[in-house]
Amino acid sequence: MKLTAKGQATRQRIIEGAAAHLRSDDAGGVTLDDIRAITGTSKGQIFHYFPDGKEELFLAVARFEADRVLADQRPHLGALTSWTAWERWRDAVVARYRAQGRSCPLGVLMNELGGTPGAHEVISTLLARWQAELRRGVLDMQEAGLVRAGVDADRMSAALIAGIQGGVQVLRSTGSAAHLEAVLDVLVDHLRS
Amino acid sequence: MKLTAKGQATRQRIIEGAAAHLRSDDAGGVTLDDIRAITGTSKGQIFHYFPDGKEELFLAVARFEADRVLADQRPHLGALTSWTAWERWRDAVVARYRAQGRSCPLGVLMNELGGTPGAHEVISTLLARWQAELRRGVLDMQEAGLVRAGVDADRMSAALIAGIQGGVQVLRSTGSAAHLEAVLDVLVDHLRS
DNA sequence: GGCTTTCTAGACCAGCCGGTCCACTCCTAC
DNA sequence: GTAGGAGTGGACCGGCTGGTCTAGAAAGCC
Repeated sequence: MKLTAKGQATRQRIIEGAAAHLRSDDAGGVTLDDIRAITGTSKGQIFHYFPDGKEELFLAVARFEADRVLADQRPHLGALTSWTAWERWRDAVVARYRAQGRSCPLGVLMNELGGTPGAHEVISTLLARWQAELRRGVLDMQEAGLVRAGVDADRMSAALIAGIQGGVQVLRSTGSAAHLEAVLDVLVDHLRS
Repeated sequence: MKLTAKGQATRQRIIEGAAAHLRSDDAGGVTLDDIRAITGTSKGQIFHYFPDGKEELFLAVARFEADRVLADQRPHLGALTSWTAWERWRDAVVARYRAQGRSCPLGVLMNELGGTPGAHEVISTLLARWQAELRRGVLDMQEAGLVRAGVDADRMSAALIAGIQGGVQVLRSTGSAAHLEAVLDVLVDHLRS
């Protein structure tokens, strides 16, 4: 399929409009017609730009949102080379998800996409990239002598990923970021000890 | 509504049948008709025992499943008074969720129930009870002098809850229990240090 | 300027699914 | 045994939703 500049713009508008809607509170059970209305497009356009329909569109939105997750942690995530950097990063993560509140675009997308392989792939890729950056951070701290060498960077970064995911999930259920803060604090403390 | 013994049995059969189906692999997008077929009942019965329909039924199933979550951690969860008890508990949690694999009954139910207040309440209650038992365990260890007094039992138990939730979520996405094991190991290590 | 391709629009369709309704059976109390 | 309520069965309905199709407007290309 060839896309003119105009076409590109429309396609992008659909993705970003859908993403924006998912970030709103009442995102449960999004329908193609919702997206159509929000983005000011027509059924024809949606299927023109996403021939495989819902799944293809939602997958595109998921990728878009996944990129945002990491982008929102910049620049801290990329340079975890001091304790202040770690603190800043921790605060950025907490702030991001606190702002997001109970809504969770990627969560909704995963529901909607069910267990399609593509969906798992998007999440897996995101988690892998995220963890790799955290791992790099742990290693950097070790090389700088700020973290004792006995710490297993792989295990530590995996624990951080799990902790964040769980903290966010609890935040979605209870509306409180206490768990997210607790797990990050404990894990960073552990790193520090 | 009056329920005879037979009625009770049928109602329970519906709940347990639905729960069993949710524990299977292809549980995404469960429909009342699925449950009707699996439990060998009729539309009439479902609405007879759950007048509010889907939401009421799924909420009942969610409560049933939530109880199972804690039950599956017995007896360890109730007596975390030694390091071996903690290890056993950790192993029980990992084993339970590893066996559960990618499917997650409560997760599916939460999807289906959307953000209804009842759904959040079930999850919140489960997490609160779970965390209270872990907190008790930490305190017991401190009273026995096995954990240093400086550890904040509230924060530690919150971190464990978040870690488990996240580990399970990653397990659902990637199929690997590595993150769950990592976060539990790191957190228990931290407790031990 | 005319031909082709892309872009936009919205009517329309078919299947699914939660929920209603009524008819029938079975149990129990008196 | 009979009346009334509980239990059971399944036809039926209405709305929603993903997806199709046709057809016209706009834009690129020579």
